[in-house]
Amino acid sequence: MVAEAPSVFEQIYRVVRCIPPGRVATYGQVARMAGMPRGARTVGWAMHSLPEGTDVPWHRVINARGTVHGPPGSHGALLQRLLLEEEGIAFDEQGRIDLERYGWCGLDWAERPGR
DNA sequence: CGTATGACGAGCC
DNA sequence: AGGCTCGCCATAC
Repeated sequence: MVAEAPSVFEQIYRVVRCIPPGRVATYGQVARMAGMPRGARTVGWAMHSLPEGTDVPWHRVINARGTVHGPPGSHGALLQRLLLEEEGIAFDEQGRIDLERYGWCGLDWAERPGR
């Protein structure tokens, strides 16, 4: 085919879409799977560029601290927390997620030849 | 082509 | 313990 758009955005979206429900991944983790071990910022930029009706579970993408972007009370932050709680993700008193528990287990997604 | 930005990460003070 | 700066990568202007 010809519609081959090697945009990192699409690559990132693809990875995010692979995040199973009830699981969360960090920007660095997604970036790493997308082929950019240091492109965490790029992932954030990709999420920022996401449209509203996107099929990308952006809410499952959080920072390495297990927190969401922006100050608590923001529309996006609140929505993200709501969506995650609905998937079974538990938030800490400080609004943090236990990456050790909910962190995405997608270990070999970056090296999986059949995926 | 060069500069500035951005929903990050890790290190340093 | 908390806050700030630098580094990295890609996009937008």
